[in-house]
Amino acid sequence: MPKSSENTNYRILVVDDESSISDLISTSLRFVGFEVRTAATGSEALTVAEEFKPHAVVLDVMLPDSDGFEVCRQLRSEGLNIGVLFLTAKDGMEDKVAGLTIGGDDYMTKPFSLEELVARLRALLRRIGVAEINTDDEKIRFADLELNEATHEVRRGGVLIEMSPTEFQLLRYLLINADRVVSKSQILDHVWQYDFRGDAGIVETYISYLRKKIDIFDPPLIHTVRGVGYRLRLPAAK
Amino acid sequence: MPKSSENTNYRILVVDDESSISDLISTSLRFVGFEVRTAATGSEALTVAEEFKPHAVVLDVMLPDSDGFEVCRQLRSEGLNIGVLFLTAKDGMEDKVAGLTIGGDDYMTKPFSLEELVARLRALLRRIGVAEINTDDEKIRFADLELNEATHEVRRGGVLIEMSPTEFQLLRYLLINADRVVSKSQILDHVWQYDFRGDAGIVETYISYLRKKIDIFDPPLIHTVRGVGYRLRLPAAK
DNA sequence: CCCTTTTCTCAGTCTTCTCTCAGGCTATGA
DNA sequence: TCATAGCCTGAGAGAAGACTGAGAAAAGGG
Repeated sequence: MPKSSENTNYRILVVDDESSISDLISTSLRFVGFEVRTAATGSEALTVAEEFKPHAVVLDVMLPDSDGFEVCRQLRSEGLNIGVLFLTAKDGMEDKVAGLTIGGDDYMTKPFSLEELVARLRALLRRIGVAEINTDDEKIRFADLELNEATHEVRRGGVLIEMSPTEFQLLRYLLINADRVVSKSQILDHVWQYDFRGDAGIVETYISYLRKKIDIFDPPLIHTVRGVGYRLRLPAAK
Repeated sequence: MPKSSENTNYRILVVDDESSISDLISTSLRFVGFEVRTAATGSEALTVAEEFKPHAVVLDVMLPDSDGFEVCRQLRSEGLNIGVLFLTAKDGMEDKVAGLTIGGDDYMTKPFSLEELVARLRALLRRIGVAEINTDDEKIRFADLELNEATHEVRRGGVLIEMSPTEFQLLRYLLINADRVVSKSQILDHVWQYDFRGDAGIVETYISYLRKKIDIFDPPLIHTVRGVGYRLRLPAAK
């Protein structure tokens, strides 16, 4: 089920001292096909990195022994072409991070959605030129539906469709899993922030929003699989 | 996003004893496609240069073992046609530097914005005739908007528009990334000085300034992508 | 040193988005 | 055919994000 072929052979190092977070992330990354190692401290990160030679690092800014920037600098000083995705709590710190993430790097504030983490990581790998992931100019297509990551545009049959941020992410998740059934809880886990504690009913609401935007055209692409979840598919594939 | 093809094959030597700075610069330069080496001292710089044969050097004026001018003189005495971009702290020194930069050389005071560093380096390479970068006469165009790097002029539909330095850089960054969404933090990283610790809200303010200057004309070109960032685009692309 | 320009912060206002809830609808299996 | 669980969708409150004007602080130029 994971689209392993795409990301296989890309090694990601996840550095976070909260095991709940690093477990969450590494499970998610493995699921989409990355090879993952974890580290809980800065020094451990450096040790692991030396041997593991990751293509990218997901790095918490706050570590017990040193801060993420120091770790980042040391990783870079080894001359490795490593991309870094910083994680930071939502406090004043984010500004500092913003100033320090340059080049192909990126950062996200906790809590984040796993879907976005993966999307950003892919974008990062693409940027630093390590990966030829998605050589097709950052567009995801299904039938006459097209989602462009770079411009954030969604079109159906060439017609531009406006989307809110959550709608966009939900649609991207459906597109990535085109033709496969995804459950509401899967969607919730991937599209919503990981600390979302609300009802899964919100997924229904957003599916409804999406349908009103992209399935007013024929044929409808979003199909309900009762008792299981949703599936993007062409009527022909019935 | 990296416009790598443009700068590939140009070798840049970065000389600074603060590793945080040289990391910042080298990451940034690699990102836009230069080949980069670093050195922390004057003597190391000479050693590396001999073997690396850089087209240009980014050179801190204050080095632990000697000053930048001395290094510069020795580099030149090798008979190499090397461009030098001096870096200097913001003190009285800048006047001295100004007097000593001759020929195609240039200088910048710390802290600077990475966007400007890259722009100046490109201009320098162009001047010393090493590079045929941007053969297109140093103008960036989008729709009826035109930004001239050489003269620092901006025109929309032929009408000259006055810009403050920050406005100019912001517009250039948007133009370079025309049609793609750039986030506020990306903008902050590239357009503002690397030690800026303020709020990302300043980007909104400057976007507002820009709109009042260039988007009073029709059609508006600067578009907000809520929750993500900004994007330069034509309504035709709708 | 003064005056002008530019940069940056802040707060008020507005817009859009998120999320909850409740009532109605539909498929399914007894 | 009916009961029921699952799903759909409209309405609305509140939150979040974005825009802009005003003004303080800093930088630059004469």
